[in-house]
Amino acid sequence: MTPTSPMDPSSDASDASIDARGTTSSPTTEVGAPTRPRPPAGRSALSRERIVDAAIRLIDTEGVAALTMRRLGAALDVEAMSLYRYVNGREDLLEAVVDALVDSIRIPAPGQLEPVDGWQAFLQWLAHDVRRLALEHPAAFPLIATRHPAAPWLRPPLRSLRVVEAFLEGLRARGFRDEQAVAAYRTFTSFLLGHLLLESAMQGAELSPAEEPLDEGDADLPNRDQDLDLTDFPALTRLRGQLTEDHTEEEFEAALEHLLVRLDLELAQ
Amino acid sequence: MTPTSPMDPSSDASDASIDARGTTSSPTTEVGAPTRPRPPAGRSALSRERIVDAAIRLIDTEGVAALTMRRLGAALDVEAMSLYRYVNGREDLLEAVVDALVDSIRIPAPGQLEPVDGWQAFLQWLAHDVRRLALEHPAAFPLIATRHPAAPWLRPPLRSLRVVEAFLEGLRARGFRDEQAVAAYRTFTSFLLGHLLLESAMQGAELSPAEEPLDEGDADLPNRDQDLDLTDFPALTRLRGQLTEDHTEEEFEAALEHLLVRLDLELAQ
DNA sequence: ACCTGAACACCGTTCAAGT
DNA sequence: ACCTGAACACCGTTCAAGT
Repeated sequence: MTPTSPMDPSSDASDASIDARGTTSSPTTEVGAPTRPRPPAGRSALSRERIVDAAIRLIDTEGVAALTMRRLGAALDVEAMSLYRYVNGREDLLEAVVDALVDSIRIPAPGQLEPVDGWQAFLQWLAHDVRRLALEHPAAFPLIATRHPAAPWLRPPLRSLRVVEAFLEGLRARGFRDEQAVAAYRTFTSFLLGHLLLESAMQGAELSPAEEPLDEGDADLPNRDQDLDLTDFPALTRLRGQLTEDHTEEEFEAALEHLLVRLDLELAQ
Repeated sequence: MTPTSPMDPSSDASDASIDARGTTSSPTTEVGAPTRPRPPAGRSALSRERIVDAAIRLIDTEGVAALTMRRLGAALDVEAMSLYRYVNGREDLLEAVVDALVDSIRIPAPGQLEPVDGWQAFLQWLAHDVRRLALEHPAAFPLIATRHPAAPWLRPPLRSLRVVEAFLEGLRARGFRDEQAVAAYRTFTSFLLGHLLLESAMQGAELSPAEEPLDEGDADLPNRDQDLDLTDFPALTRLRGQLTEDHTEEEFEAALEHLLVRLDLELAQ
């Protein structure tokens, strides 16, 4: 069971920008849009896609707290109020950011992956692609993880109709029955969520809070060096070195391997 | 391997209020505090503990977004600025909330649990107590899950020195070697995080966003009924019923059982 | 010692007005 | 059709001032 690397040989989109459209682009929209007036001056025209892209960039570089309508407008050389033409307020913008990120998950089409190893390779590929997403956007991943999805059965981090559909069909095409595919969806999402949220929390630690200059000895406020005072905690003092080591990647691989074994057992019965 | 129910027979604290002290109450603080002046009028005096309690209550009932310094002050019959005597700003308050909640996790002392079943019973007990915490405070659990901890090795949701120390010592007392206990800490936290975050996200779905009245047919904005338009998604349409069923509890039990089996295997080698 | 009024900078959002 | 100025309500936070 070799882990398949998530490298799409026929990837057409540029890797930096994100495939960001409206949440559900109904096919009836944009029926006849023949003459688009050109942007007037040097900078290009606004669009929902450009806004979402800039929002993702802002989150990646400065954290979710820095994503304010006014600062996002400034990043796009525009006043904040202009954004409301394309976005239904900040909540809707965050939703669009999550959708765009989740939509960047690529799922191997049937035939695109070597048929050897079957569903194991399929899940390995998908798991590593979601992990790539989490590590590329550690500051945004908590949004994917915690914003409540549109339907209760759209479980993070696989919270798009397209992805879940492809997941279920992918497993069916590789021998799962319907109920087995649904059960696998549940265990797979829980596994991804736990591991990737921990990993992205470790990665993007320095973003969320502003720098806090400590004031001089105000004694009735608790001191902030929680990670230093390990008296009364002998096990922690003894194991601090081991605990600090980063084994997230091996953890991920080992847990994924165990998940596949577990699914294999449940397939047989 | 029977799941032990987390019911502490000798629970002294009232179940509603939370054991909320400062982040790390250094023993040198509060050395001699002999004469505390009584609160002047009908309502009781402010304190960090009362503030944190009220904050948790506000989050539980109205969501994290509703926790503002001004509203919290109003809930305590006080102006917002008074809170800054006890709390180092909103970030510090949120940190205190997380600490108080995590500190409500009770860990069976050696001897308190029946020695039969050993470490499996210990982990079962602990897992169910953390699950209780997540289900009692679904709106606050994302904070526990995503706020980056004080030390990188304090992994959510077990992010307090006391809890991690007790975890490691509890396993050692039941036959784990140091490195095995550390490995178990890693897999156990990932497991808890994934399952409980999903479960609490399902539970507290209606809190985060304000009610959004939909405006009439503005055609160039995406429509919001994402959970309804399932054309082009045959698997989802077919399996929608199964997907909607809530099996979170069985999932949790099954995954926990598998985790114990997995740890058992790694113990032997 | 503890709380507050006033003030500041920043925020989301609306709407009439500009081009 | 698209962007903006002005305005409103709300926010976190500071600090001198009250009791």
